[in-house]
Amino acid sequence: MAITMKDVAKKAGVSLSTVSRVINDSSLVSKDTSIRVKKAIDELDYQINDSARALRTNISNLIGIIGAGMDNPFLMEVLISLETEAIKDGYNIIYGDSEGELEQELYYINMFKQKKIDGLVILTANFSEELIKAVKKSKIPSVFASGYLEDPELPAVTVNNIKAAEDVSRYLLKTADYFGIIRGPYRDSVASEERMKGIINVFNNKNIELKDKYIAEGDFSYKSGYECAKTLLNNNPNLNSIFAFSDQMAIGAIKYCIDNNIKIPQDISIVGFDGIEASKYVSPSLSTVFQSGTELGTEIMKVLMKKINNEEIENNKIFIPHKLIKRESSK
Amino acid sequence: MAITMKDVAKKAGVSLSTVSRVINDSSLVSKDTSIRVKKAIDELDYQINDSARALRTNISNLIGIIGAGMDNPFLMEVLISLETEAIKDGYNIIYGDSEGELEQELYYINMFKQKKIDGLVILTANFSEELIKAVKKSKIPSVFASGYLEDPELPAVTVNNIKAAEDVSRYLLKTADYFGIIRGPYRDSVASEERMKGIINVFNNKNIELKDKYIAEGDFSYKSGYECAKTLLNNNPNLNSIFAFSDQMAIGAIKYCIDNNIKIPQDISIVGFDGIEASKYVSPSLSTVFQSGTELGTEIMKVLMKKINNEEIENNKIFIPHKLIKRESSK
DNA sequence: TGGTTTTCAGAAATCGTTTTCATCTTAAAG
DNA sequence: CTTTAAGATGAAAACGATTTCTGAAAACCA
Repeated sequence: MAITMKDVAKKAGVSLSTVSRVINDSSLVSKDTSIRVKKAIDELDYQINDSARALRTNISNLIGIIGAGMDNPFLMEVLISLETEAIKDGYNIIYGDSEGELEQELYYINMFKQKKIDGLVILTANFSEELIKAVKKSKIPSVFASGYLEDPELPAVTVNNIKAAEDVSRYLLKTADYFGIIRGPYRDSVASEERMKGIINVFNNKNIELKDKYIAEGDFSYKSGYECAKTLLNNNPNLNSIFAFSDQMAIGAIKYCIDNNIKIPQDISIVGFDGIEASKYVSPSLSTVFQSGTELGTEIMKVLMKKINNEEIENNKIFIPHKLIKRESSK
Repeated sequence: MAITMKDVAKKAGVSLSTVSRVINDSSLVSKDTSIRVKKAIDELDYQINDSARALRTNISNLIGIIGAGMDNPFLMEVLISLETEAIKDGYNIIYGDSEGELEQELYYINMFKQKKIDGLVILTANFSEELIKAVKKSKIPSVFASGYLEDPELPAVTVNNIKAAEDVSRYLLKTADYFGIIRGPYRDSVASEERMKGIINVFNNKNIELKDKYIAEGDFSYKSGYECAKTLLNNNPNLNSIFAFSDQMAIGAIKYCIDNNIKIPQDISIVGFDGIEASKYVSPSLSTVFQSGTELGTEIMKVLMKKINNEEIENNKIFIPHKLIKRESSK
C-alpha cells in the first residue's frame, strides 16, 4: 500500500535498521550510505508512519490541550501561540473543548491517555479540584494556564492576578471612593479569586469596606457584562467606576451605559482585563490590563517542554508581565 | 509498564482475540465472557493503545484542520463546532495553524499524512491553487470551508457569498447611489471574489459603475478596517455607505468614523459580515450579514464523514443560511 | 604482522493491537 | 445415531517502525 521503510531499504540496498538510523540521524551510519538512503527516501516520497513509531517508542509527539471559553479572544491567542510553539519543538496539538464540564474534561484526559500524548495543557478559566486530581493521576506532564495551584507538581503560568487587580484598584480609587466589580464565576475560578484578593488588599489598605452589592458575577461574556452592569448600577445608583474581569464583560458594560445614557468616562469609568484587540476599537476605547496571550503561550510551552524532558523546573509558578493601559473609558 | 490487552486477557482467563472482540463489540462472543472481560477491563482500568490500533487498522480517528486567521471570532466558532462534532463521531481534532503561508500548509499536510489522519478540513479565508493541488494529491478525504471550488472532488461548505453580497448591496443602495467596499485580500480569497461578484451583479442591474476608488483591500482585521475606511473616505468625500467583508473590519471602520466625527448612521451607513457576538455590543451596534459558525462546522463535519465513509455526496457545494441583520449602524 | 579497537551494517525481537484461520463444542437436522 | 451447521474461542500472522545484539570489515597500534 503506502511506502514503508522496507521499500526504502530495498531501493537503497540496505537493511531496515540502517534506514531507521538515517531517519533518526544516528551517528552510526556512514556518510555514504546516509546519502544513498536519503536519496531513496526522496525518490519514493517516503513518509514515516507515526503510529508505528509511537507504538514502538511510546512517544506520540502529541500535546493535548483541554480548553474552554475559546470565544474569549485572549484564550484563543494563547491557543494559537501554543500551537506555534509546539510545532517548533516537533509536536502537534490535539485539542479538546470541554465547555467547562468536568465530565468532558475527564473524557478528554482518557482519550488523550489512549493517544499517548506527551504533554497536557489545561487552558480553561476555571477548573475544579477533581480535574486537578485527574490530571495528577494521569501522570502526563502538565501545565495549567491561569490561576495558581498550590501543588508543586503542577506548574502554572499566568499573569500576576493579585498585583494586576491591585494596580487597577489603586487607579480607580484615585477618582472614586469605591467601585463596582464584574467578576468571573465563583465556581472553580482561581483567577477571579486572586483578582478579588488584590482588590481586597487595596480596599483594606485604604480602609474601604467591600460590600457585596459592589460585586456582580459574570461569565466573561459580553452579555454577562451587560447584565452585570445593569445589576451594579441599579444597586449602586451613584457608582462611578467599574472593574470588569474581562474585556468582553467590560465592553458589555459599556454598551449598557451607552444604552442608558450614562456618559463614559464622565459619569463612570470602566476598566477591563486582557487587552484584546477589540478593546482598542470600541468606543470609547477601553482601559484595560494588557497581558500577552502569545507570551503566555510560549512560556507555558517552555515549562511543558522541561517537564516532558524531565528537566528541573526551578519555579512552578511563572508570571507573565501585565500593564495597565489607560484609554478613553476611564478618567 | 502500562496495562495491555494481554493483562486483561490473563485476568479474564481468555485469549487476546476475545478481549479485542469484546472491545470492538464483535457479535462473535458470548454474553457470558463479554461480561467477564468487561469486568476485567474495569478492574484493571485498561486503556486501549491507539497507536497500536492505528498501526494495525490504518485508522487514526484523527481529523486534521489547517486553519489561519483564528483571531477572527467567526472562524473560531467554526473550529469549536468542528471539534464538538468530531468528538461525537469518535474523532479527535488535530490543529495546525498555517498563518496563511503555503509552505506551512504543505508542512502540515505532510505531518498529517504521517499521522494518518482520516479527514482534513481547510479552514482558511484564502487558499491557493497549490494548496488545492496538494490536498488532492494527498488523497485524504477533505472539505473546504469558505469559498467554492470548481473541483467536484473537493466539496466546500460555505455561506452563499454571492447572494449575501447582493442582499447587502440592494439594501445599501436604497439610501445611496453607490457605496464603498472594504473587501478581503485579493490573493487567493475565493470568498471575497464571490462577494465582489454579488456586488457587481446588483451594480450592473442598477446601471451603476463600480469604480476602483470605491474599493479598499483589507485583511479582515480591525486595524485594516480602520485604515480602509480612512482611504475610502479620503478618496470619496461624500461616501455615505460602506460594506465591509468582515465584522472586525466594519468595527474598525466605525472607529475611524467616530474618531473623525462622522456620524453613524446619519452621515454614513456601515454593514459588516459574519454576525460575530461583538457586533451586538459595539456602539452603534453593527448591521451585518449573520451566518452561524456553529452550523457551518456541523455541516462541514457531515460532509467530511460522508467522504470518510465513502458515501455518495449528492452535492459538493453546500450553502448554509445567512441573514441580513439591520442594527444601528445603518439606516 | 597479529591483535585490538572502531566503525558500520544486518538479523531479529519487540511494541499492542486486529484479524484470519483453524479448532472445538454443542445444537439442529436427517 | 451420525452428519452438518452454527457458535465460541484461541493461535498466530500481520501492521511498520526502533533497538539490541552480533558480526564483519577497516583502522589503529605496537
